[in-house]
Formats: sequence, C-alpha cells, structure tokens
Amino acid sequence: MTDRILVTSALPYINGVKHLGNLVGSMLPADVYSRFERQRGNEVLYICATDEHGTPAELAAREAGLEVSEYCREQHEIQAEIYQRFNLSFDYFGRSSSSRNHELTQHFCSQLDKNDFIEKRSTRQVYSNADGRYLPDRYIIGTCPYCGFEAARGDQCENCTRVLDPPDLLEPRSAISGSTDLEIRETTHLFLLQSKMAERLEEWIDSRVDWPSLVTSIAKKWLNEGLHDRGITRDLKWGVPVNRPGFEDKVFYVWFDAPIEYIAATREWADQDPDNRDWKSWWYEAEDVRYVQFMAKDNVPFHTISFPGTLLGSGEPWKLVDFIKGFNWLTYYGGKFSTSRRRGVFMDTALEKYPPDYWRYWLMANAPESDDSVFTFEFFANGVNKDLADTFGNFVNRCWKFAESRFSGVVPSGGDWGAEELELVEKLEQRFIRYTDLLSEMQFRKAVGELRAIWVMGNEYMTHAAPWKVIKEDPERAAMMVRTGLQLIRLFAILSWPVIPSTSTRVLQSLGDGTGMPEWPSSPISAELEKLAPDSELGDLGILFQKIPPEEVASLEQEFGGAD
RNA sequence: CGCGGGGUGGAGCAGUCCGGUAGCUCGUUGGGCUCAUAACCCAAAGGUCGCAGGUUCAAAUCCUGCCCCCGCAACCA
Repeated sequence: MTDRILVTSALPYINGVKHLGNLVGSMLPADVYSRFERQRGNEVLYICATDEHGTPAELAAREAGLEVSEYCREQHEIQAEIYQRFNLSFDYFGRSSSSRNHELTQHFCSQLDKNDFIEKRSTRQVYSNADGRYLPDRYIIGTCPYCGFEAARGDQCENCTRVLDPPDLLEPRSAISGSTDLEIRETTHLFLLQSKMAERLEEWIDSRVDWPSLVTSIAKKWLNEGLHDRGITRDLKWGVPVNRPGFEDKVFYVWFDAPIEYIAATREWADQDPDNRDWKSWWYEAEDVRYVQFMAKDNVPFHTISFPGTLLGSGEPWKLVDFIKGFNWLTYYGGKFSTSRRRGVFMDTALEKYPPDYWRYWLMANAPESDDSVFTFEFFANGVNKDLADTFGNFVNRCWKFAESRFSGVVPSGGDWGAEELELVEKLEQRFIRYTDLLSEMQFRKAVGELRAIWVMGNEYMTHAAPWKVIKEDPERAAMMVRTGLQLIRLFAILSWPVIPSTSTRVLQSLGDGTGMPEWPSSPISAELEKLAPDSELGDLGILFQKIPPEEVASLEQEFGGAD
C-alpha cells in the first residue's frame, strides 16, 4: 500500500541567494524527508517556489536597476540553479508571481468575500512624495518618543522594544531615501476578518495532537492573544491585482498570496503534463493525502493561522496541513545570519568551497530542532572530518583497498557467515528499524546520529573480524568477511541516500548498482547483505570525502569573518 | 511582571510530558590493530543536571520563587 504524501517547504524570498539558515530550516529537511518516503515506495509530491511579492522585492529591483518582473525572473533562475546543485529534489519549483497564483488568489478572495470574511476598511498610511510610494511601518524611521533613540522604526523601537505607530515618531523620515517629505493619506483596503474564524481555528489546532510543541505553542500564543482582522491588500504595483472596482492600483499582500502558491505551483506542475498529472487530487477533497509542511519558526503563525483561515473560510474542501515540522534558528557564531548584511555562509559560496553532501550532512546532523543551534567552521570541519571522512569514508576505503590488493578488485566469493556475522546482522536490524522510525517521525538530528552509529558498525565489524589476519590461515573466511564489508557499503549507501545523495549514488555506481533511486530495504535486513553478486567487479571509487585541515578552518574564518 | 525558546562533565546535545542506578558525539588519557584518509577498535577519567526553597521513601524530571542567555512572532518578509 502506498501513501500519497504532499510536501511543501516555506517559500524562499526572491531577494537574493539564501543562506545556510534558510536551507536547514525548510528546504533541506523537506528534501531529506521526501527522498526517504520515495525510497519507501510512497508517492511523494514535493512543491516549492520563490516568494516574489512585497516591498523588499521592489526595492531590491530598483537598486539593481531592473524592472521588478525582470529582477524576479533573474533571481528565480539563480535560486533554482543553486537548489538543483544542492540536490533538492523538488517535483516542481514555481513562482508566486505565476498566472495560476493570480487566478487562485483572486478566487480565494472572492470565496472569502462570499462567506462574509472580507470587509473594506479605510486606513491611514504614510506616503513618501520623494519615493513616490506608500511606506510600510518599518520603512519609516524617526526618534522614539519614549527613549529618544534616533533610529526607531515605525513598528517598534529597537532600543526600548516599545511597540509604536508611525505617527508616534518624532522627526519621521523615509528609510529608503531619508526624505522627510512624508504625508498621511487615507487609503482603502480589504481586511480578512480573522476574528470571526478564531473558534474554528482553535478547534482545528486542538485536534492536531501530534504536532511539535514549538509549533503548537506559537499557534496557541496567537489565538490566546486574540486574532486581529488583517489587511490583505497593499498600495503597491507588483503583486496579484485585486479584482474589484476601486482597487486598480492595489495588489494583494504578499502574505496572503504566498501560501496559495503551494496550490498554484501544484497546478503549474500539472500543466506540464495534463494527461498524467492531477493537481486537484492533491488539494481538493484529498482525504487520502498526508500533507506535511516544513518551515522555520518565524513562518509558523502564517501556516497555523492565516493560511488555514483562508482555506477554511473559502467554504470549499481544500486540503489542510496534517503535520508541521518547525525549526528554530541556525546561528552564525552565535549571532544572526543576515541576508541584508551578508553575514554568514550563503548557498552559492558554500558550494564553491565544498560539495553539497558535506553541507547536507552537517546541517541535518545539527538541525536546530529543539533549540537554536550554532554554525562555526570549526564545528563544521569537525563533523565532516570525523563522521564523513573518518567513519564512513574510511570504512569504504579500507574495504575497497583490501579487496583490490588481495582479491583482484572483485567481490570475493566463498565462505559462509559465522557467529560474528550473525551478531552483526542482529544489531544492524535494531539500528535499521530505529533509523527508519526516526526518519518517518522527522527527528532528523537523532536519525543522523543513528545513521552514524550504523556506519560505526562497519568499522567495528572489520576490526574484530580482521580479515588481514584471517587470510593467512583461512582465505575462504577472509573472502567472506571482505564480501560482507562490501555488502555493508552497499547497504550504507542506500540508507545514506536521503542525506548525502551524490556520494550515495557514486558508491552504488561503483558497485554496478545502477543510477536510479535505491529502494529502501525491508526487514529482515540480512537479505540486504547478499545482494552483491560474488565475483562482480568493483569500479574505481577513490576517496569519498576530503578532510578539512585546521589551517583551512582558520582561513575560512578569516575570509567569512566568523568572529565579528 | 510583553511573549516564546533555552540553561545537563572542557565543547555540542539527549533525557524532563508518564519521578527510581545521569546517556550520546567531539575533545582528553591509556591500550589494541596495522586492511584503511596519522584513519579504525577497546577502555578510562571527567557532571552536587542555572540558584534557593518545597512535595516524596526517591527529583535533571513535579510545585513555588529568583537569576542568566537567545529570539521577536500580525500591517517586514
């Protein structure tokens, strides 16, 4: 029986190449999970897209001297290419600016309106004459009336943490141009009446008993504080147009249309092959689908409150999320990764330094699941060196080299399992079951720890079996031991595939085991240790992972400015 | 009393919901092995579980108070 599993990861914002913190909090774990479930034979649809609307995109485009549409098109290409190089296995990577998203966003607004969840309200917004645009609260800077801090933002004073309204600021100015030529204008917007949905949302959240506490506590907090009605349109040019008279110069608020792109992107995916792909079966009356979302904690409110509110309020049977996997922050030397200040390691430069598997492995082994976790080059190098190079890489290498020098580069034949092998199989079985469980529970840190423990079993076995000694008196038994080692390598590669797919594929190819996705093993695991045919030839493999020496760590810290 | 998360051997973490010999990885020390990327395997040392009270036969775990660190989570995304 195969399950249908819909996977989405939070949409990366269009504004520039993402850093390792963005990667580990959403796309990478979603990819590891998707790969694992596909290996198990389940039907997985992993959808992601760039989130392209909003003021920051417009400003970034202006800085780049491009039309917003052109800027987004370029940036989308850049991001898509990097994700491909990181081996993120999206079934479709869309764009929130797509025509499908325009249609759907407008559709949801109409449905919500039909069900009396939309209201027109007049609000007062700050308009900057010099910039020729309305300014969001945080783009207005001035002196805090409470503490005198001179660079307080319109939404909150960073110095005294007091929540502000733009009119509170003394000597307000535009954060974009610095201009003080500001005026307050009356403008009309559509509001989503979330207050009317609170009860229904709370009921729904309460029914999600198996969610991580990080996720439910954030959702509960918002509900407890009372849901506010929220403006879902903005005075901007770039975005999904609002399909109603009097709103010709307005677009939907980026946070309203972005999650709808999950559905729209699925539709775009189906558009590519309409005869064989049915987008609706994943989203509409889709009781047989299990829907899992991946995101960092800042995204949780929008996925537990706003987006479900949109879906429920439509009155139509749209698929709601079944499980949300939330992540804390990955910090860079204890501080924040920052896109605007270019602080930290970004995905493009990461790939210039090391292959994707180095990053994938370390990030998953240290995923910020229960708490924020810290990235430093020293930690990174240590994980790569000890786990990938010394434990896994070296195990592969020692078996391979021995087979080459003493068994002429083939899988040795002859000999039968003894007590040592039976004991190995029994322990392996336990770890395999636990590893499988941890992956299906999305406990990535622990799962990778278990994977590592499985690799260690290979070295343990080899050291105790010691075929280099046994070969002197009993060549048949030594042959069996080396063959067992090679069988372990094959199994390890299959189990490692969700986390380090390139290395895994490279190993399997050298064993003549094809190029596709390796099927997940089933119990009993002993059968997996007889898959390699005796006398089959071993390909060239070489060293799997290069170690990162201490001098290199020092120069990376210098180059990237670790300590500052 | 803004809110959330966290404080466990030198470092990074698990264990806390459902009290009962404090567990893992790295690092350190000693031993083994020499097939292997000076790699691997085995063993040892190292902790009054942020502080102070309380409940209990028994508290890292439950209750009360306090201290410290990180983040900001609705009109930024």
